Amino acid sequence: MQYKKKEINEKILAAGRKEYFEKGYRGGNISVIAANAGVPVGNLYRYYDGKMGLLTAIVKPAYTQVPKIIDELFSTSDRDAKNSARLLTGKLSELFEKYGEDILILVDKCASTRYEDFFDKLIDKCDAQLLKNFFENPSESDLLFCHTVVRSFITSVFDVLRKDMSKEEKEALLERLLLFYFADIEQRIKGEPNEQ
Amino acid sequence: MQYKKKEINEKILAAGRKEYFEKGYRGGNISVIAANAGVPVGNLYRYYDGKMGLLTAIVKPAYTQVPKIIDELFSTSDRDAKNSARLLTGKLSELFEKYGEDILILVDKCASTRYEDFFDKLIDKCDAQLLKNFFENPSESDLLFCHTVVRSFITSVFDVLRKDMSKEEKEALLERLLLFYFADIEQRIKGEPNEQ
Amino acid sequence: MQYKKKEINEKILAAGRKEYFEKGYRGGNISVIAANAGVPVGNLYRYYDGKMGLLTAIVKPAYTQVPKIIDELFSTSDRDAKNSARLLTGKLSELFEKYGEDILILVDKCASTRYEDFFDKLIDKCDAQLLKNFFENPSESDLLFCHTVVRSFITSVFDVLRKDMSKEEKEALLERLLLFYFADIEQRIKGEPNEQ
Amino acid sequence: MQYKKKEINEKILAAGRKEYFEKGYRGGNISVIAANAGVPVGNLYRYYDGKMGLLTAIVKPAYTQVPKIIDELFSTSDRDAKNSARLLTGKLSELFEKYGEDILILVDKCASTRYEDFFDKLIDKCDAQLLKNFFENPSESDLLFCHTVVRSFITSVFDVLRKDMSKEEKEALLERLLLFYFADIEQRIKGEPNEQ
DNA sequence: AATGAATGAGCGTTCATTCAT
DNA sequence: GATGAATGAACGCTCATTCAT
Repeated sequence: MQYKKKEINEKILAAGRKEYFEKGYRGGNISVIAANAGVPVGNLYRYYDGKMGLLTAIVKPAYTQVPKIIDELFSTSDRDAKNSARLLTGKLSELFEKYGEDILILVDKCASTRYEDFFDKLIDKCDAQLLKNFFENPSESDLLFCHTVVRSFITSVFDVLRKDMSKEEKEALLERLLLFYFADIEQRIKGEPNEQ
Repeated sequence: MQYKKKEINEKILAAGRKEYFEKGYRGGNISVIAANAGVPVGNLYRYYDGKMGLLTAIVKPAYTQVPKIIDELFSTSDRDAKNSARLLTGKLSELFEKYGEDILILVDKCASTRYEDFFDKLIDKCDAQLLKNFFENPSESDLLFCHTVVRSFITSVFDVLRKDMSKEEKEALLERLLLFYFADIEQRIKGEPNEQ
Repeated sequence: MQYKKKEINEKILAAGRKEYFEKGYRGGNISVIAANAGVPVGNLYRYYDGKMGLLTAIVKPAYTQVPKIIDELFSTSDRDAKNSARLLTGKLSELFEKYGEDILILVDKCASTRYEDFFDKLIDKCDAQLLKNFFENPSESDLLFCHTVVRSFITSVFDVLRKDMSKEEKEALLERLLLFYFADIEQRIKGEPNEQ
Repeated sequence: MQYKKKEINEKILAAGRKEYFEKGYRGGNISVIAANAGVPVGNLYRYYDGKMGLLTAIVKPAYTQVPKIIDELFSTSDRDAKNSARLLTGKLSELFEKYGEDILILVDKCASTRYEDFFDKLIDKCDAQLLKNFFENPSESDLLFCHTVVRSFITSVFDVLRKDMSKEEKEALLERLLLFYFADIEQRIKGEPNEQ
C-alpha cells in the first residue's frame, strides 16, 4: 500500500518550513520539528532523509524552478515600461503564490548549505540581462553598478514577500517598484557621465 | 576593568570578528576564536562574557552608533541632489571605514540574536525620513512603497561594503547609486498615480 | 503454531540466516531480513519472537544437535587411524550438509549472545574424549595441551566449512586433516616428556 | 603545557580494551567506556578521536607490529625442530607479553572494522612460508591443506593467549604445540599421497 | 491474519562553559 | 591571573518493537 500519509507529510513540511524560517537551517532542531508536526522523530525519518533531506524537500522546488521562471520573464518582457511592468508583476505574483516562503528561506536561512548560492546565482542571471539590454560597452564600474542595482532590486522584490498583504496589494507594490526602478532607466543609467 | 591586556583584548576581538563573519554567530566556535587569538579558552572568558558577550563587544558599537550617524546624515543633507550625493557619499565612506565589517556581521550573521533587528530598525528610521521629505499625506500604499524602496537602497549601500574595492572606487559607486535612486525622486515617486 | 505458512517461515529463516551470517547478530537488521524474506516486519514478529527469537530458530537446532552428533562420532571411532579418518570424514560431511551455515553463525557471529558458548562447549566435549583415549594420568600441562590441540583441530574442521569447494573436495581435505592431526598421535603426544 | 594526563589516558585505554574485548567493537558503548574510565564523555573525545579512534589507539600497534615480528620469526628459525621450537617459543612469548589482549581483540572483536583482515593476512603470510619450506610443486589441494593447517596452528597459538596461566606455563605449552605441529612435519605432510 | 507506519530509547558526537591547578 | 582539561546537556540519527488499520 505504501502509505506515507499525506496529512503527516504536510504537517512535517509545515513544521520544517516554520522551524527553518524562524531559526535557519543550522539553528533549526529536528526534534522540535517532529514535535511540532506531532510525529515522533523516528517517523520523521521515514518521510524525509534527515535534517538536510527535509530542507531539500522544502526548498528544492523553488531552488530549481525560480531561476527558470525568471529566465522566461526576461524573454517575455516588453520594451514599453508600463506594459512590461504589468506583465512582470503578474508573473512575479504567481511566483510568490507558489514559492513565497521557500524563497525567503533560500535567501536568508540557508547559510552553509548547498543552497546558499541561490540568491547570488539569481542576481548574476538578472545582472547579465540588464547589461545586455542597456549597456553596449560596459566599463568596469558599469559592471559593478549594474550588479549592485540588480541585487538591490531583487532584494526589494523579495521584500514584498515579507509584507503581510493581500495578493492584490503585493501586485500594486511590485508594479510601482518596477516602474520606480526601470522607468526611463536608459537615461538614468547613462546620464551619469564621468565617473573616474 | 581589572587587569586585562589591551593587546590580548584586541586579538580576541579580531579573531571573533573573523569567525563570526565567516561562519555566523551560531556556526562560530569559541575554541577556534580563542585559538586564533592565541589565548586559552578560559582566559577568553575573563575578557568577555561567553559567546554572546563577545558578539556584543564586537557588534554593539556599530549597533548603537550606526543608527545615530544615519540620523545625522539626514539633517545635513542638501536639497540639491548632486551636492547631497557627494556629502552623503563622504559620510558613508567614513562609516564604512569604521564599522564596515561589523555592519556586515549585524546584517548577515546575527540571526536569532538580540541584534537581528539592526537592519529593520535602520530601515524604519530611513523610511521615516524619506516619508517626511517627499510625501505629504502618504497613503497606505505609499508607506509600503517607501519602505520597500528604502530597504532596497540600504541593501545596495551595504552591498558596496561587500565589494573588494578601494575606498575611492567604493565612493564612486556609492555616489552613482545615490543619484540613481534619488535623482528626480520627487517626480518618480509621485509620478505613479493610480495604483489600485 | 496457529496459522502460519510454512513457505513464509522458510523465507524468513533463509533471509535471517543470510543477514546474520553476513553481518553478525548485532550488525544484522530485522527490517532488512523482513524485506529480503518478502514479509512485512510486523508479520515476522508473528512468526518469531523478535531478533533474538529468530536467531534462536535459526541456530538452536545446530546448537543442540551438533554436540550430540559429535558425541556419537566418538563412540563409533575405530582405533585404526585410516579407517577412523574415513569414518569420521563421512559423518562430518553429513553434519556439514545439514548444519554448515548455522555452525559458522554459531562460531563467528553470536558474540554477546546466549549461544556464544557453543564453540567452547564443543571443545570441552572433544577435549574430554581425547584425554580419555590417550592420557592415563594427565598432568595439569597435559590438560592444557590437549585442550589447545583440540580447539585448534576443531577450528580447522570448521574452516573447511568456510571453503568454497564441492562436497568431495571438502571430504578429501577433512580426511587429510584428520590424518595430519591424529596419525601416530599417541607417540607424538606422549613423546614430549618433561617440559619445565 | 599540553597536558593530557597520562593517568586518564591509561584509564580510557584500559576501559576501552575491556569494553571492546567483552562486547566487540560494534557492541561496545562509548558512554560505558567513559564511565568506566571515570571520565565524562566529552573529555574522552579530547583524548581519542571517537569510537573508532579509540579502537585504533588500542589495536593499531599490534596490527602493524605483529606481522612484522612474525616475519622476523621465520627468518630466524632453525631447521632443527627442537631448537627452532625453543627459539620461536621465546619470541612468541615476548609478543604475547606486549600485545596479548590486543591480538585477541584484533582476532575476535573487529568485525566490520578496518582491522578485520588482521587474522587472514597473518595466515596468508605464514601459509606462504610453510609452502615455500615444505612443498615443491604444491597441488591445488596441497594449497588448501596447508592453508587450513596454518590457520589452525595460528589459532592454537593465539588460544594460548586466552589461557589464564603464568608466562612460563604459556611458554611450555607453546613449545609443546610447536613440536606437535611441526616435528617430522615433512613426512607427515608428504606422507599423504594424492587424494583425488 | 496481514501490513507497514508509528514509537521512542539509545547511540556517537559536539561544544559552550566551568574549574582545578 | 593564566591555562587548558573537565563537564554534561543537547543534537542528529537508527532501529527493534508495537500497534492501528
